[in-house]
Amino acid sequence: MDKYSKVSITVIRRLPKYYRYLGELIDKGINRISSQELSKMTGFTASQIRQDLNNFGGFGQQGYGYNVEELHGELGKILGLDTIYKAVIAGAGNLGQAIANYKGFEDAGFKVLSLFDKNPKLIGLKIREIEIKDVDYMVEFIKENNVDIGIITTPKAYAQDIADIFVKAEVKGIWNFAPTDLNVPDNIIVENVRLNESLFALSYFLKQKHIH
Amino acid sequence: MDKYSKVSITVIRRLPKYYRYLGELIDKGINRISSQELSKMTGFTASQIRQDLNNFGGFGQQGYGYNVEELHGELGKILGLDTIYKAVIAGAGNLGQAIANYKGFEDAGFKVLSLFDKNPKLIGLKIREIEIKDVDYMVEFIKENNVDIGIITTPKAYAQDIADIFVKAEVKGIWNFAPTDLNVPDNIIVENVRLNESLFALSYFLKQKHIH
DNA sequence: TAGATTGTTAATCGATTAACAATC
DNA sequence: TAGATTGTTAATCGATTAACAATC
Repeated sequence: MDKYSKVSITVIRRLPKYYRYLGELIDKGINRISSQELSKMTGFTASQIRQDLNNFGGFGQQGYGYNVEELHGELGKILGLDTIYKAVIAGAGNLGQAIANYKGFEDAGFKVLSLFDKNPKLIGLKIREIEIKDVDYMVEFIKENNVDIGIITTPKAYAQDIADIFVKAEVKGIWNFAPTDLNVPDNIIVENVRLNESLFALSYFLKQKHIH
Repeated sequence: MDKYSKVSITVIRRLPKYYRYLGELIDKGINRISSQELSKMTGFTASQIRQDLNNFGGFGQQGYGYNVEELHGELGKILGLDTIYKAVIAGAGNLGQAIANYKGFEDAGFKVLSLFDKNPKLIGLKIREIEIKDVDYMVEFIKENNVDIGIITTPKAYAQDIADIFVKAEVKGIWNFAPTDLNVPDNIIVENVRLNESLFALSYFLKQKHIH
């Protein structure tokens, strides 16, 4: 049974921000925080913060606030950061390599086992101990190693083909950097990173500023 | 006067998706589309699509629908894709290089003039004709070349320092890949790309699926 | 003209904010 | 105990959907 199935996606997407600020508070040695103080830090209203957190349980205490370390830990569990997921990256170009090197990745409990590409010049190279392999062996590798996540950093034109391979190999989720909508069965979770949409939004606001 | 100041940000963030699908329709040689057909493609309701587009003008025609090419062009103008913005990248590591190489960048009207880093091993190297320069010369370069956008692909620890330099050099906007909130004056537009938040969301949904 | 589909208003739904009793 | 702050309900606000007259 999915415990939090009624919690809206907009709430979920705010949790990482709480988590991040709580981590910073821990680093500063602060062990108590009120919704009002969190409001000042995050820019969300205190009321919204209390509403958000109460979706998952009463972590606070009247008259006191929240225990920083405890709340940080609880949010980590809710976000699944205590679980280790195995990942492979399809597309060993600049972006794929950047992600393989990305430190925040491990903090989220993800472990990149391998990169795959079809370019013979890349196959065999190592990125931070991780070997780039021929994409022809990807299904086999995923099945043998029980890989949970497939990451797509190929050009747009190959993204759906790669997704099909991931589906065949039975990954649980896909992290997609290609600017296209993937067709996959409902039971596979797809999280898209839309760099172009972010860029277009920036472009829009710049233009508005200019007109202004 | 900013023409569309009342248009909500949620609407703006849907425009790139319309734009993308319209581009694909052009490639297929289709020159007419109804809100209902766009609904099937994008997953937004036909009603919402009509509402969204009508924020910017009556681009459609009763009984006919929308002219694909015209609508694509109008959205491009609204998104500012007809304007060329000059950009520099601070942080010439994997991610910075990936972005310098990123094709979709030019499609959005952005032109990367230079990468900057403080690592002597990187300074002087060329990424696709673009030279990596010493970050000490960044302010000067930005002012001399009227750079519009600063892109931050440094580690988190340096992000605010870089942002301060960008502010000093008077860029109009910042595209920030570092997982931190930047402090900049209100008149500077900041667009954040939150890779870790996207990853945390994926982690959350995977965990939900597992419990389920 | 008849059919199709927009533009736009009204109804619904969901998310945010305000308020306050409960309680530490 | 008095003060502070949560958890939670109610009120408000905004966004989405439904409906339909206008019109191509």
